[in-house]
Amino acid sequence: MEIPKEYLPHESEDRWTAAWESAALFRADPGGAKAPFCMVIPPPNVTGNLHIGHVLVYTLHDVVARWRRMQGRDVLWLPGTDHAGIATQMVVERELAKEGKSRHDLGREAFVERVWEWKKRYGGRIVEQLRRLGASVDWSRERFTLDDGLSRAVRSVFVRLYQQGLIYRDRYIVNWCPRCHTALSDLETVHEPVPGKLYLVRYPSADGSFSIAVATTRPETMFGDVAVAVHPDDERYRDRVGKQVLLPLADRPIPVIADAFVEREFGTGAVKITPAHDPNDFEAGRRHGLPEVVAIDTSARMTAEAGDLAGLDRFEARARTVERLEARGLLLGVREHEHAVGHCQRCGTMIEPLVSHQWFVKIAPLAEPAIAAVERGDTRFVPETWAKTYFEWMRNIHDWCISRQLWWGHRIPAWYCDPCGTVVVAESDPEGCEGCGGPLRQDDDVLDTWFSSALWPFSTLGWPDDTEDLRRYYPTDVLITGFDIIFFWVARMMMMGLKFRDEVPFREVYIHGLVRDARGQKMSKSKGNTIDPQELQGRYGTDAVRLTMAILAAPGNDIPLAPERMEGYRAFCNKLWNASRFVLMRLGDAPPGAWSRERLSLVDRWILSRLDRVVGDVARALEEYRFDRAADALYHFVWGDFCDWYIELVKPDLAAGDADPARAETARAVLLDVLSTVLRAMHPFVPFLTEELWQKLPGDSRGYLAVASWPVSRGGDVDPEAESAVGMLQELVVKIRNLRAETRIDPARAVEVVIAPADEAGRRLVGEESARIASLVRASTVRCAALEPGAVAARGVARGFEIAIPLEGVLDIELERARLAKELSKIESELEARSRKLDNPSFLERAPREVVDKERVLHGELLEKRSGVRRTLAALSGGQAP
RNA sequence: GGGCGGUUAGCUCAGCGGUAGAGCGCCUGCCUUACACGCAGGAUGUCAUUGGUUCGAAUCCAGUACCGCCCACCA
Repeated sequence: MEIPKEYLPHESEDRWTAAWESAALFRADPGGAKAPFCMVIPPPNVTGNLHIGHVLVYTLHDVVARWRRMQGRDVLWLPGTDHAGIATQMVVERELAKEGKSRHDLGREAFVERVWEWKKRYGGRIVEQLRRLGASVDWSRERFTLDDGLSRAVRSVFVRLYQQGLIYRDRYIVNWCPRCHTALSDLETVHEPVPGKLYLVRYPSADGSFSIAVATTRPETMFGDVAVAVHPDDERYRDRVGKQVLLPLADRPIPVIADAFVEREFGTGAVKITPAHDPNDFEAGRRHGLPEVVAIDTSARMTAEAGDLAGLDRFEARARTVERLEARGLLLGVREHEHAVGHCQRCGTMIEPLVSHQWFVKIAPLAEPAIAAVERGDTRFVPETWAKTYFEWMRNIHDWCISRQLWWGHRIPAWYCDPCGTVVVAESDPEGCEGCGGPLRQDDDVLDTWFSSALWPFSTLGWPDDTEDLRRYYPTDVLITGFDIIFFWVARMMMMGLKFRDEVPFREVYIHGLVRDARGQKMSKSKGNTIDPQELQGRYGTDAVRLTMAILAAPGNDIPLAPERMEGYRAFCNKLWNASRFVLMRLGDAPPGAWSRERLSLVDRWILSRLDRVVGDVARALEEYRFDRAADALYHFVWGDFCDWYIELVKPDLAAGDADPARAETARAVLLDVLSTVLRAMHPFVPFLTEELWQKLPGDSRGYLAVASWPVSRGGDVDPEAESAVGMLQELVVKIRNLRAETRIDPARAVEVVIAPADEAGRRLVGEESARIASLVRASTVRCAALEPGAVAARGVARGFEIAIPLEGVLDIELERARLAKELSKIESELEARSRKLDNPSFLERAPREVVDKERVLHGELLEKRSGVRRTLAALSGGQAP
């Protein structure tokens, strides 16, 4: 079989993606006998491109999915996309803008039609990218949040919550984006510090007897002022309460009121009350029965209340207002003042708090059971610390504004009869008004995108119908997502799942970190440090990208993505490829049968033992979502144990095939066994590479690796004796190599190595493994013998062995002496620390037995090593002295 | 203002009660017929700081100093 020296990912990726799909390997099988395992994908935005964060989260999902599938579970990983209301509407509006049109030019119906067209054209892009990542999702169950089924779920939930009084419509102050022209939830507004100014403005009393200085950051809103508030206990203003002041510029009389929400220490201790443009003031206004005077409109322009400033943009109006106040001597001072201001999450425009009619979810009654479920452990956060974040938010939750003044989304199922005022909220479109029979008008608004996302774990499985999928796969097993959407999504799914299914939507929530750039900076388009996954996949191969993601995903930590790191994992993929190539070349056309235990050599027993442990470690790590540990364990097993040691150790066996065919045959069988186990264990991380190699293994009707069984620890393979013996052998080999390097022996020169073992076990080890040792250290012979004190030789001491490489005439004795003296002092300082410990009676008395024992063993070994080095030094001197 | 997290080798990070680790980088040698995306050898750390608990602390506790992040209606 001809196998290229390099792994070339691309062709193999396309081939296996297609093969797996056409074999329908990832289709869930609800009718089968296997235990179910279900995850729903965090649905990407249809308009989106797969970014590096997606690659991380979907890689982790796929590792879990492939691993569970290979473990014999009936895995459903359900894919789908989100209509992403504002984001998608914005994309299409931008496209329209290029044609010089707005959505209003098209009208609602035509616009929505246009978005659907857009979705048809580009919505597949992200799906294709997901496919290219190797995501083993069940495409037959793909969902979209605006599908008929999901829309039905949305309506059903809305109606039920409405009927229970948990959804209500109210006139309330909300976060308004003057650019998107829609209300936003609190979560969709991001607070950012803005350098601003604090203006002190004098409000004179109506009768001219006094005046009150008021502090404000937004003087332009004063046209909406309806009062000035002070703290009820504030001595300075006590006798002003109840009197009238004249609103400057407008010359409108407004009352001075007392309210405890005023902070006496801030500014002047007096606040202007603008209920229509400030959430605090809105509440205060309601408490005091004050009117709402609208000074700013939905486009953030001044209304007629602002007199001749009407029509001006709010910032322009601010400048003018300040000018005028100053001109009239009413501006008492201006101070620099940085404060946090809400911005639209989507477009970055400064939020304008406005009063309008909106729909809300009364959230506290839903939050309560969702808090309790996590407290009970029905849903577990991994890492656990994220539960705190969840609780913190859930316990301070505010009602959720769910209506959006957009066109793309689930239209609110509420109808109004204008003549008689009846409101109909229903799952199916009503014919006419039940009261007067008149025509009904449907609410213009659509629902917050996250409303439908909140239902995702059950709406995708068929709810509100009682489907087989729903019964079988809900609750899902695990949700994997980023901390940035714990509130947006995780918390809301918890609430809705419990409300409508009486059961948490997922048993575990694994929260991953944020992918950052090599220097730990957050990736953002504006910083220009984003990395395109497609490009990475092209450069390093999808498997290398996936492996990097998994191995860097240490829980609770962000992921700094350095390209050099990825180069390393690409190299690993190539390493595995070449190790396989080696094995396959040695196997030839006649594949070995199964090995038998009695024929195993020491090193065979060792590698099988190591493998068994690693397989167990990996499974345990995956159970705990320690993707980093799992991948790291495999990485080091493959590169270290298997490639650096085992393959090198059995080369003599394979080469001596004619002399000892049975030995060679066993070695081949073990090589194949280890390789096939490694391929199976690594498949969840590097699916393409391993499938490609799996298919090259000898033997017929092997089937797909993607559905092969994940290795289970055989237990019986663990062999402490072999591990300890090979451990010594490794130390011996490393010491000999080190001697060669330190004494500058020509690397090509085959030397003679003489070893004096400390005991019989060591003697046997060297005797039996001399051929292997020789091959690893480039020796012509390796033999056990007492070391002659006088001989000129490079000398060293390993645990349990003294070593000499005879070198007549080539060795620099002084250099050797210095080297050994240095080694001796190192040993002595270590010995000192260790002796101190063993001399300490409290340690002997209080430390656990096994710790003390271990300490004694190590101490003994050190003593032995020291005397070995001393002997060696003496021998060297003996050699020098004539 | 509240909450959460970080500070370990030049860089990015693991480790979280019993001899300081990885990858990359660095230094020395090697094209040893699986692999130069490689092989072998090597150097490198008062584990932020101060105190405490412990036979023993990078690891647990408390304080301090810097860095992040999230939430929040001091205008």
